[in-house]
Amino acid sequence: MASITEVARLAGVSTATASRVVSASDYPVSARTRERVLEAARTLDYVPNALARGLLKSRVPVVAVIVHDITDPYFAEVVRGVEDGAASAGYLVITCSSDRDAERERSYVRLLRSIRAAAVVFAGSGLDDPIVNEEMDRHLAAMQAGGAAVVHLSPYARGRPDVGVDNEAGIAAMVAALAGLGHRRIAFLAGPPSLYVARERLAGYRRGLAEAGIAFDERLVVGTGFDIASGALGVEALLAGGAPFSAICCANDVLALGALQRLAARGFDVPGDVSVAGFDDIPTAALTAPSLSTVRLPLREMGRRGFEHADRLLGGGEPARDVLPTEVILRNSTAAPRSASAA
Amino acid sequence: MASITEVARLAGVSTATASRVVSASDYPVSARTRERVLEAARTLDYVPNALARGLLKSRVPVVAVIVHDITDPYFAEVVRGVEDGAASAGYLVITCSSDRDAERERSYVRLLRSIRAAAVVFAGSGLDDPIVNEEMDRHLAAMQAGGAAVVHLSPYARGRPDVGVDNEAGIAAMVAALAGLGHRRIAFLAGPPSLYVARERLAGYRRGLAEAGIAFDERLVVGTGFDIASGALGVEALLAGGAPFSAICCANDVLALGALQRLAARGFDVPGDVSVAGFDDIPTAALTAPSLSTVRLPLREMGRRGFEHADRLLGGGEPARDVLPTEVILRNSTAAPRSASAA
DNA sequence: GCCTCGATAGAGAACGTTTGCTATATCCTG
DNA sequence: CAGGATATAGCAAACGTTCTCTATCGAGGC
Repeated sequence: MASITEVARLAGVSTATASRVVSASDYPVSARTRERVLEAARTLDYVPNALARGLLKSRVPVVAVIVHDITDPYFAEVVRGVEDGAASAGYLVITCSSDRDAERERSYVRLLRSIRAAAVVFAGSGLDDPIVNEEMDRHLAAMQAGGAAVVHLSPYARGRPDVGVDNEAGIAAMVAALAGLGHRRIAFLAGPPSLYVARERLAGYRRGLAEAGIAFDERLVVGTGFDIASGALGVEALLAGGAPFSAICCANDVLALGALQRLAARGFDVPGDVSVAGFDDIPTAALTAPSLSTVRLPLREMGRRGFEHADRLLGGGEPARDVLPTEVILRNSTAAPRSASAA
Repeated sequence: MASITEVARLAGVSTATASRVVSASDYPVSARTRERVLEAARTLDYVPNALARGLLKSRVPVVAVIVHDITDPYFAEVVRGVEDGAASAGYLVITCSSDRDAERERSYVRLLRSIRAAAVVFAGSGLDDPIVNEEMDRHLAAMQAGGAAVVHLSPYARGRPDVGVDNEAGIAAMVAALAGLGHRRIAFLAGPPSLYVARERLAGYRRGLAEAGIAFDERLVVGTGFDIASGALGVEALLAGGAPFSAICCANDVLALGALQRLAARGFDVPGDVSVAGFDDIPTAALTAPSLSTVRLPLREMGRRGFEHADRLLGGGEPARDVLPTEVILRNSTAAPRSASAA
């Protein structure tokens, strides 16, 4: 693997000059010399060593995205957005699936710190683990002190996201839409209470209810995970609870998918017997039968902006805050209630 | 950010000694000295600089996965598998979505070469672009010469995958299953002819037909993309073609999803009027209505093995070849044909 | 008590860049 | 044509490690 020293020797110039040519520095180099260096680089198939460069700048052109699980379409979209932004700026993207395990997240951040990643983007909601969070904070502070950028796309322990959506307003809008269809008994599959984002969405549910003049009934809220199985379990819990409902609003699409499945298995017609609504608008939402009504989040755009945000920070720019719009998408899993209640 | 020099100074030892302690070298260091160094490292919140280390070893603990699109569930699963393997070995994973663009793929590889990634895993099928491939080969050869590992999980221009599945046998098995249900007019949505993997699957279709004693009818094969829209378009093409068929076998699940959607929109009952089968068994396949019959590929396991393969190569091991098993999964999108033909 | 050996520690080079400083032509200005 | 400015080029240090030698120290064999 040819180094810049060899390029310089072949071109008959000093390494300093060769470096100035290949690194697109703005230091003046005569056209003739420049051409000789470029020619030598081509001949030797020279590829600059980003590690050596990074050692000097204590930063390597790599941005990391920390997600809960890359297999979850929500995160895949966000990562893709980051990647699109990163690619055009010459950055590489590292993906870290934490499985919502604070310890695993911490160990990733340590690794990222050791390779001097230029930026780390937290795509998933913050985790509620005080013990681990303390070490995380130390790592993050050290990274930032070293010039790295840290960006959040979701609410977390220390504050609001740099780029995000208004989860509360989004869910409230869906509840309003459901109420607009005539629903009064709207259940809510709330997701894991330990996730900040889930808490925001629960708050949105309460707000939506309040704005529609519907009383909050705690029997209609069930805390769950954020996966398919939890959606199915949530439906069972609701059914077992005995409180009547004509619609189920879910804190995310994956939950809604599970609910749809279980409802069908239990012989309920959606939306005839009960309406179901999701949140996020992952690609699969349009593909189910019935297709899922949901709230669209500009997932990919969030990722792209997340990178831009990091890039701006890296360039010495000001930290800003971006709140992206959400949109209620009514498909075929929601309709006016047949009667006042289902179960 | 504390360096090993500062750790050494605080501990009152040389950098050499400090290095030997923190890098878990097997060079003997007295227990007392070791403890002092560890203590100093803890105090200073020392995190080794992987760039400096990498500069010396000309390799950084990072493995890259090149996929067509991380948003495609197939690739998300594979990446997750690689990540699982990598995490336990202390490696970070870089994701590169090439969008099936050879030029983009090449530019990613160049970037990977510049950061001295330890390994690159090609998850997607090779691309058919002789001009770009030549530069790719040069990069890959240089990386391998520098000690990096290159692993393929899909067939490509230069040969068979290191870890993969028997695509041909898999599709043939599905065709056999369809034939077993009584289908004789089986159409095939073939995917992009420029993809090696699509060619293998087409070969599987022909083999399955032959083994079932069914004549090949070229009017029943339509070349497409590998996305949802292509599935819908494929159905239209089949319908327009006029040749009767009672089942559609698809070269992958995403195609089948598109087909399912379009068939429903056109008023066909699946599997009543026509059976549909996919390939890959992405998570969504179990969630559609009707749920999709498909051929299961051990996607995550392929990723994990891909990493293991790379790791073995990095450790000086022998290159091996792994062929993982596939399994026909019959769900609700397939049934015995009502009559001899649908369209 | 001297010599050798094993255990442990340190010095310093090397990895491939970038960059501040210095040096040398070249060119104007008067 | 002298003197200073300007445009280029080179030298060498520095980034944070690891690793090969070399050095030191104590112990044990004779």
